[in-house]
Amino acid sequence: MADDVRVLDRLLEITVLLNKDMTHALGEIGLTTARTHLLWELHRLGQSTQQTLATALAVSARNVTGLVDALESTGFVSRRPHPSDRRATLVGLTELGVETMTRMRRERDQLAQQLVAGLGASEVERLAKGLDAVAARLRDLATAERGDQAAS
Amino acid sequence: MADDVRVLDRLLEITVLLNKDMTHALGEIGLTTARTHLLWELHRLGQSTQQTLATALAVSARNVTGLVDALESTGFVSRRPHPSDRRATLVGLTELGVETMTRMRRERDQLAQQLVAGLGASEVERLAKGLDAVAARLRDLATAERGDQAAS
DNA sequence: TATTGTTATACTCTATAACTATA
DNA sequence: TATAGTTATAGAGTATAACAATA
Repeated sequence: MADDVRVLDRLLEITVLLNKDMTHALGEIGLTTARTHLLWELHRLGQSTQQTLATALAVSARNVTGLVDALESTGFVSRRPHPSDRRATLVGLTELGVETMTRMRRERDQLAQQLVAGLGASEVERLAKGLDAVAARLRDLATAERGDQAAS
Repeated sequence: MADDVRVLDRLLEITVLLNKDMTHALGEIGLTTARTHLLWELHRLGQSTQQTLATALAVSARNVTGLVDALESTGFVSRRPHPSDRRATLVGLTELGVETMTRMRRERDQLAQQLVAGLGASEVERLAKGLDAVAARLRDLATAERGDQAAS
């Protein structure tokens, strides 16, 4: 098999395996990937309106309502009225939410180490650079597609 | 950022971008990732029972019924009775199904080339090897998890 | 008039359980 | 008794459209 196809094949395999690993781990603490994605953004952005979250997640406002409903009822986030805009709602991490994010960051670092266990430091660096290049190409392709769409 | 975390971060980003790219492309020909996954397996295995497909996709029998229903009504696969086991159904690619798979294989090869455009041949080879190692580690982790489960 | 979030509705993927027809 | 596939039911993620409250 040609090396370029091998790269894509491995990436697709890793996609599936990573997804399974994470879904499994999250299931044990009552989270799903979509909800966790929202938690990460909230952790990154700090307290935010649902609109902001919808934009950050590139997802519909309705979708955010559902995710926040679920996360609120399981105690990871809380809603409070926006102080100056009475249309808006501010969503923030609860204590449980913050703890969970802290633990997940640690687990992410652990997984990151495990993934490259057995590779030397210089190999890891090369791998990171290779993946940077691939990610950049993919971003370009996405941009080009959006351009096509706009033109049509 | 440490290189190991950089590797994981890039992999996660690539996962998302690849998924978007493929979902978008598939949407234009009336397919979804789940249905396409089934088509790939069918292409690989040849005509198969739904049981076989359920096992190959690691998914419930009910799920396969739904996917085959959808693919049949859109003309990508057809069902016919199993010649010797009257309980079973054989699913096969239609002409459209075969054409689609042929085209998709070509597009996959094209995408594979684009992803590593700008990298030299030896870099691509190194990248492939690095990803081989990462995929192997992930497979190990999945196996270890299954072992834990069995033990608990 | 535009924006925020919700209700209403719908589609896809997924699962388990019960059931039918066959082995 | 076990297996292949279906019907029934349910939950999660996603989308669009209509609507109420507010800007």
